[in-house]
Amino acid sequence: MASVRTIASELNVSPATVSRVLNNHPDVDEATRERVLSRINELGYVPRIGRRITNVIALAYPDEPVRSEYGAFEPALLSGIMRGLEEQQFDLNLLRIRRDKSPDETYTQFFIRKGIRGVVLRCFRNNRSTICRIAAEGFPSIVVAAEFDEPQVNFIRADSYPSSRQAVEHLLGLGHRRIALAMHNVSDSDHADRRRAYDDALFCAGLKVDPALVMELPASLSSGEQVLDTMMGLDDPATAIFATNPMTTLGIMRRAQERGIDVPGQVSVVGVDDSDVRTHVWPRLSAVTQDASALGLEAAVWLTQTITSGKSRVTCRRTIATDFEANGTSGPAPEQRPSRQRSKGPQSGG
Amino acid sequence: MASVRTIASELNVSPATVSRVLNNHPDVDEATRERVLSRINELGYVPRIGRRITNVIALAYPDEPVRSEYGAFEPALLSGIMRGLEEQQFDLNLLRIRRDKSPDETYTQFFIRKGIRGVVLRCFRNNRSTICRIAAEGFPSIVVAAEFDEPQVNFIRADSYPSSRQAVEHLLGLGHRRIALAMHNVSDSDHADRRRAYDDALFCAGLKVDPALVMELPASLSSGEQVLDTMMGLDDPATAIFATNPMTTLGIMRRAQERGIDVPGQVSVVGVDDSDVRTHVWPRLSAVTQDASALGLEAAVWLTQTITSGKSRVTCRRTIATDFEANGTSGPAPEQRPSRQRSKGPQSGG
DNA sequence: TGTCGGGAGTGAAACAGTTTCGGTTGCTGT
DNA sequence: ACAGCAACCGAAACTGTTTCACTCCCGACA
Repeated sequence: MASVRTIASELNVSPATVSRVLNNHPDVDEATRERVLSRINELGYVPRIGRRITNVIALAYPDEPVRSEYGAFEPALLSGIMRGLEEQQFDLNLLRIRRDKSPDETYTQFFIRKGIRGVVLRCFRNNRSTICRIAAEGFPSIVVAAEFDEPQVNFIRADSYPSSRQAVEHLLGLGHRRIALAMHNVSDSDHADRRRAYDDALFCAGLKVDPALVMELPASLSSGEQVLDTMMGLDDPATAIFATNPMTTLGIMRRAQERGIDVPGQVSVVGVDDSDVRTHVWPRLSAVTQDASALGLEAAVWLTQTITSGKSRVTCRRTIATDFEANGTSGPAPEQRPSRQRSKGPQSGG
Repeated sequence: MASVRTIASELNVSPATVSRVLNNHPDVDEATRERVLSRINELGYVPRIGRRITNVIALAYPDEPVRSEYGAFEPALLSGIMRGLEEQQFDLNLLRIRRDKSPDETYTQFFIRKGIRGVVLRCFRNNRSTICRIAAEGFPSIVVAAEFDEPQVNFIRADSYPSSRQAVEHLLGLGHRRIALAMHNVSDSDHADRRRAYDDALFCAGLKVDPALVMELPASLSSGEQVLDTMMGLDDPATAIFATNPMTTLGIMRRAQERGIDVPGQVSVVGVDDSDVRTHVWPRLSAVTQDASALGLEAAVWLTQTITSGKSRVTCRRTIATDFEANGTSGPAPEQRPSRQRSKGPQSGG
């Protein structure tokens, strides 16, 4: 309904000026720019090509998209989004906000300039404030795999608390009392959930959290190796490790096999899996499984339906469940301290 | 330069008719449609928004995009394409041809309708003819990770022949004489290269190819398991396996570890890796490594430069090198037939 | 046989956004 | 005081798409 010409005549400027504001051209007065932008946000302006409305949404990353450091999460997410776009006929664009957005333009400006009607946002270390600003501007958006207190922010996430707790209780049930926690060193809600699940499960079992058993590290293979070495090198070693991200889990497994440490004979390992990686290795990983593809699908469906229905004021705070899958890397706690280690690899010889 | 109006006046029709042809509206005469389409292809029409030229390219899949069945190839490719788009300021769109393209429209029509100026194509089982038709239409396109004889088709691929041959010769050098080949059952040039490398290396070593040692299967974990079981179950078992795709390789390793077959003590395994998966497991996989990210980068750079420079007639047939990396899964051939298999664990006991 | 109706095909016009060109305004240096 | 320049902005020109109305042709029916 709202076009550059209607907005222009409302504000007593020319369509050219409105277009200039939308495309962030430099020579427009700051006051005029402000007036146009606020009116655009109020009216929910959507760009058109000729008379046709563009049907494109974007998956937006702060910097580099599709990083592999989170395992198979990104491709699974992407695949889910594409499936979610089946119903409404939308296209998907990949966007790097920090690279493409000029610093002096609004997020709404940026997205409209790109011909985007809505955006799926990934939440990383330092872009929570970015996400809040996008939501505050009122541009149709949904965050995937993160939780926000701010009421404007739409998000969909997987609640890994129950499964994480189930995972720790699974280990407790197998007789483990020295259960280590290998955390990703980011403070997002996913990892907070897993931390809380760990704490609660231990508390309910009458155990206290041993700070020596909790490590916070980046999500990487080498972190996993470090975790295993540290935990097995303690005077009172861990008999089980719960790792809250896939790459760390793989690192732990790799290092254990490298050192000839039997999993789950000497130490049980429970990880988190975003797709099917847990089944790619042997032993198959016991893991909290998060369906990243389902997250993408639901996000895409919600976003496109919100856009087409026009009622953009209902906030989305969906949570889907995760599962815990007990496989080959978790077993009964060893009867005594593992003083005898196998022939290969460095000995701690306690 | 060419707009709907110039084309329209050339052909003595109205701009509306040209637009209708471009958007595949039904009610336009077949002869008129033909005339407009051929003129559009001749002039290299590019769609615009207002007066501005759109700068969007697409990564096009025949069906489902971003499948995970080829391991980490797709995400690595995607990441490379995004990096290749840094220089020229292009955006990336993800397209499913078979789903979105109406059967009675040209590929050029389809891409123009989507506002696309060029397309990176993935080549799978049954879409070689599609790719040829796109190239024949003259739409700017480049195929990634495949080889074509047709002179119109631009492609960029990794030539895995030298590294594959190096891999097989590596196994021969370790004393292996019963080397199995686990092929992906698609007839693309990549896998043809690997097959040829296998044949040639054996021939130069004075060995004949034993058909019992060659299997053709889909790329999957279960295929890998099947390969290992078959090859170890032969009267004269294989002492080494060369698997031409990542998932099969992982399946072989998983099954070997499951059965307690020592790798590389009893059987050596050499695989193919599109990213870093070979380092995610233990032992680290000896593998032919293909930099999918570099493929994407080069493809994106070539495509955008071709589009912007306008000289779309130079065909691209680039080949980048692959590497062979000897890691922990390849070792000396066992002295005698492995008649005694251990129950569990990776010990071969010297 | 004449006429009416409807569908196929098309163009003019209206509408969507962007850019170019030129003009106004105001400030600054001489 | 005036020339010059930069900031700002609107009319016009140009892009693509859709709507509406018109023509033409063919078949059905009185």
